[in-house]
Amino acid sequence: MDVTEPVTLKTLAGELGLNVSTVSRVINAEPGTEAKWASPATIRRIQELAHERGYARNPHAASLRTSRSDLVGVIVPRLQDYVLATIYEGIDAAAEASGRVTVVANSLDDPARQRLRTESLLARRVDGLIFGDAHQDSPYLDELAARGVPLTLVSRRRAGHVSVTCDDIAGGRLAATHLVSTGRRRFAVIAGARYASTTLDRVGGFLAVLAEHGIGESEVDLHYTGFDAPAGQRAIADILGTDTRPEAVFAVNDFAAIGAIGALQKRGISVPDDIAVVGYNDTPIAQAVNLTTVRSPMIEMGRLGFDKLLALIDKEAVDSERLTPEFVVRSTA
Amino acid sequence: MDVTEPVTLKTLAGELGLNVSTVSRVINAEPGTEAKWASPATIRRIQELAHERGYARNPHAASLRTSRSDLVGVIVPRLQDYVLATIYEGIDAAAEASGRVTVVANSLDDPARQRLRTESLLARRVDGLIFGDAHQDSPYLDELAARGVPLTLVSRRRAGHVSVTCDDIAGGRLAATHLVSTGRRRFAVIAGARYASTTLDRVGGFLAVLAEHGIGESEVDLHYTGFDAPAGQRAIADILGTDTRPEAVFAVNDFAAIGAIGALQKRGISVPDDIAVVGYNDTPIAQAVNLTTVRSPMIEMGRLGFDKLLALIDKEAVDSERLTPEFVVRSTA
DNA sequence: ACGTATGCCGCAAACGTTTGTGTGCTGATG
DNA sequence: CATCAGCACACAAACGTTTGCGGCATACGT
Repeated sequence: MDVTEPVTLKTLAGELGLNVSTVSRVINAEPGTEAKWASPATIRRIQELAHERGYARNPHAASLRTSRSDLVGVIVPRLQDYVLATIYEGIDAAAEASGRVTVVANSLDDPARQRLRTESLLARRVDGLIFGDAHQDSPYLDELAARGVPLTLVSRRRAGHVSVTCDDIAGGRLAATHLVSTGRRRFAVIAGARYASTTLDRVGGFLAVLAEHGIGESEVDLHYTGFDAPAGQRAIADILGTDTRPEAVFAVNDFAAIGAIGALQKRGISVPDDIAVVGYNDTPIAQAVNLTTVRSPMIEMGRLGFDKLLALIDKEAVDSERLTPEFVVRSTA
Repeated sequence: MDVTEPVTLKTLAGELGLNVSTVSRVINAEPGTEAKWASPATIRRIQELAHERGYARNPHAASLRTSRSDLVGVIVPRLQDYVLATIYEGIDAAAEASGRVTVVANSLDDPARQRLRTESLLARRVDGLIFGDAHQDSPYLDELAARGVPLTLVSRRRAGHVSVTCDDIAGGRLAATHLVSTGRRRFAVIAGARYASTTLDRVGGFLAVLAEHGIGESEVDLHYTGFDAPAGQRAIADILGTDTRPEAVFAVNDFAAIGAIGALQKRGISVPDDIAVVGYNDTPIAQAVNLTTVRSPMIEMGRLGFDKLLALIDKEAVDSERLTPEFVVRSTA
């Protein structure tokens, strides 16, 4: 089975008594402009035969000729992370809409792996790259930009690059404002990794509001761990190990928050009566477990990140963007 | 910037005074067999210059010539689903190890979208496909196989196709055996979609054990919903709407289980004292919230699914495989 | 009637590989 | 000494597109 010869432009042209160039032009013309290339009758014949034979352009041949692949690479820390998976979904939706295809790879937030997978994608001749794993302390992105590789950042930002992020400073402020206004004065923060702008900005915004209420950074119990549930559990173990117990915990990630809640409940500590917990991102799990959290527009970040990359590839001028977060009060704070 | 001419075989050959064919053969020879193609001195010269100039094969040109892309397509219901994201991670790891690249797309379990995205990947000339979203009632996969497209299934199985799954019947049995042995007699099941073999097998195994203990299917409160947390919440609303309250709930998915637990707790029902809950897959969240669950080897499923696809592409004979699940007792049952 | 514009289409080169076939050479063999 | 078997490489075609450059009609303007 499947002995059918692949149908190429030559097949169609031969069958129609035309030259491949004519067929190519008609098929590739943007809708409405076919008339520039052939007579109405010919156009119909070409389109009908192409459809009947199920012609599909060979993208490798086209890419070879044009040196554009219509492929964009996406590097994320990890697709297992719901947040990044969702952002990727936004990217992919935008890509699909523009007729392009995305290729995604996990960097595990490891600079060596980030470099490895990126180079592998570049070897595949992607037209541009979207990074969801930008580190504050890594020069690799700068190096890429200097090489002339079009790239944008999502989720995390970094000076000197086009990025689409949540306004995480504002998000951190929302969390702090709520907790302060409900009377808490002693705080712990479950922060992610220091190399992520999300961590820095969310914590920064949070602390700024506390400072405005006379609570200094030294009074706040800061724990830099990770972005997943186990990290939240570990952080709680640490936090409860100190002598002063906080009245509220701000986790910069819903999963860490849920891990924290699990750890608190296991110890018989009531949420929010004993300790309030606020998460970040508003994932479905947050909704399911009634977690108070900060909603970030993940899909939108992906979409915009892709659109801006396209603009960059087309040599247009592009600015970064910070999307507005929203506070959603549920029952944990 | 980036005005550097791309370095091709011709560049290298010209610089070395050789023919492109020689350079190509040496560079593409599997390690150790270069000696077949050139003198030791020439081999060294080629390899050194290639490395120095940073030569990278143009995959489009190569694919055009060989009509193999070294690309494999992956179709999943949704990458946002941790389970599928993890399986994909296994696939991608295996692909990376074999020097291939994966392209993934979400079908949202919608047959029309599955078809659409698959055809789009085929148009990109993938060498084969891995499906994580096989439906029991859709003939599309059969049609593809008949067209001669190499494909394997992961997570879900379907008669007539090579698949790598968890032994879900055994998994369902594990859950039931535990619940029965701890004295429960009245059950509800939060099942996923009927078109998924995972649902069918897990529920089937569960019910089989109950039957062996004299509990008929008609006595069990079965709810076919979805695989996520909101589905678990909805199911609980339904389940508690009936007059007899179950002593245990088996959810065929951890996220549904967590949604269920959230819904139960909101109603002041204690888990596991009033109602026990068992999930499926053993995701990190399950561990974080102390959910009793059935562990399924997700990464391994992905790896094997890819390896088997490779074998299929190479026209080797391949058999399906069912991986053994493991019961992990925590504090919800 | 003559030049010019326009509509419709063909020619051919090029993109960078891979790979079947060929060729001159060296050294060993009968 | 003629032959022959490698060895180390070169030649050239082909994969399927895209695209600059024409060419030949027919229609149009003056």
